[in-house]
Amino acid sequence: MKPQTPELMTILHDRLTMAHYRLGEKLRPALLAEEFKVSPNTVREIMLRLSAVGLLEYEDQRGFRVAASSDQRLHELTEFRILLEQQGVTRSIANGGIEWEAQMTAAHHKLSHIEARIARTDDIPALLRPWNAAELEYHLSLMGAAELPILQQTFRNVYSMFRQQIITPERGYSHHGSNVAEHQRILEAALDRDASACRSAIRDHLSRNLLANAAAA
Amino acid sequence: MKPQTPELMTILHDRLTMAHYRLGEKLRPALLAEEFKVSPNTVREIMLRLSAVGLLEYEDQRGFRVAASSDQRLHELTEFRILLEQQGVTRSIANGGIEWEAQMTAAHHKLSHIEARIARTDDIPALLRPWNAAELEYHLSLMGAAELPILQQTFRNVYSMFRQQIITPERGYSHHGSNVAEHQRILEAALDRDASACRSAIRDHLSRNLLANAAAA
DNA sequence: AAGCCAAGAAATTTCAAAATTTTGCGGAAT
DNA sequence: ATTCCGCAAAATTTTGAAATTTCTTGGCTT
Repeated sequence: MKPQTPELMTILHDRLTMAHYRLGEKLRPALLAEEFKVSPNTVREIMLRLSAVGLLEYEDQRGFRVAASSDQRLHELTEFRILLEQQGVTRSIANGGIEWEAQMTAAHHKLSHIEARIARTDDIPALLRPWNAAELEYHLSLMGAAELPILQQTFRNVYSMFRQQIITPERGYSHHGSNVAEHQRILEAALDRDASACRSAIRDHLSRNLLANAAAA
Repeated sequence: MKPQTPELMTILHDRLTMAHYRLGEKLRPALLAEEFKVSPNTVREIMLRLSAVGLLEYEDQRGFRVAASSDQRLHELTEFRILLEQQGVTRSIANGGIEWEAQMTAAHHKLSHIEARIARTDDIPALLRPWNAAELEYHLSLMGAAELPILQQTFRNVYSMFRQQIITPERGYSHHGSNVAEHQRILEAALDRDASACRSAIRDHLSRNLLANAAAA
């Protein structure tokens, strides 16, 4: 029997960020253990790790719960995303070379492709996984030349929590036709090495998730 | 028998951030389990959580290791600390009121007290715990009015990793006489609501840990 | 009827051992 | 002398159940 934890970790992470469970729902290790034919402790171990990165809430002696839904939490996650992405792209513009531009362009190309497919389908959930991967890769590529791995790692975590909040049936899976144009605008500003324009484009892209649509930063 | 995990978690967290183990040292759950009279699994559970926040390195099927020491890692952690603190204090200056100023002043007062004691003693390790707590509280108070809890939580993690790198006998526990004046300068700039001066003071305070003492940001 | 307590049920935490994998070492072959 | 193989020892992962705590329910008191 091979180590099944990494695999199960991925499955749970995907479920938590792709609308498999309702926000605030209680999750019992014993039930998942039965579903996956492993011991409850193996699941518990994974869930403790997922709670350490913010996808699950954990309270001593009373188990696990999917992070609750609230406009306030989404607002905070969005603000922090904006902060990290703006700083990341600003540093990339300062440090990045041709290699950075190439990776960014490639990631944008892939993202455009999957976004076009999503616009044409009725079954968004089926495309959630590749979409999620492509958008994360694109946003990571923006800060790919910042030479600050810990910034990227932090962004991964924040991005996961953000997606968990916004990828829900109620919010229409956060699909907006304007996404394509906004991603395009961010890319162009980055390639132009216009840090200021890039920061504005990033804020505009995410601002629809803010509570009171605030001004620039 | 009462839940001993939270307590043990604190002990290990303290050890990892206060020079109890050498950086890069291998840690075996079974040994710690014997030391604390608990089961190996209980320790393993805790260590997996600590590795999720960056204090331990974990590799599948080959156990745990204290994060390795390197000037490069310290550089990155410092850069990220500067980024987070500058953004946090800038937002606090914009949002903060009298309550923020009071908390900041109180935290600085406590920090000054403990730093004065440290300057007088030969046995720095004995004061590590209160010093650690006071400095963390002070730096957190700077971003206390940013209204972005996730920024503070992220800072806690980064601060822990930073301390883990720098609080070592080899580095003299990072005790510098100039710390007092630097903390003072940051506080005054914050109270003056001078965001630009505050950002400079923060960078100057931390810049000795950067690889090539870079310019302002 | 509302509140409180106790007893049973359910869920969580801890444990110790079994199963698996990695590591270390000695001997054979090149 | 060096490399490669395989066996033994050590370490890690998984398990399933025992111990503990929290939650629920029914009955009793006010």
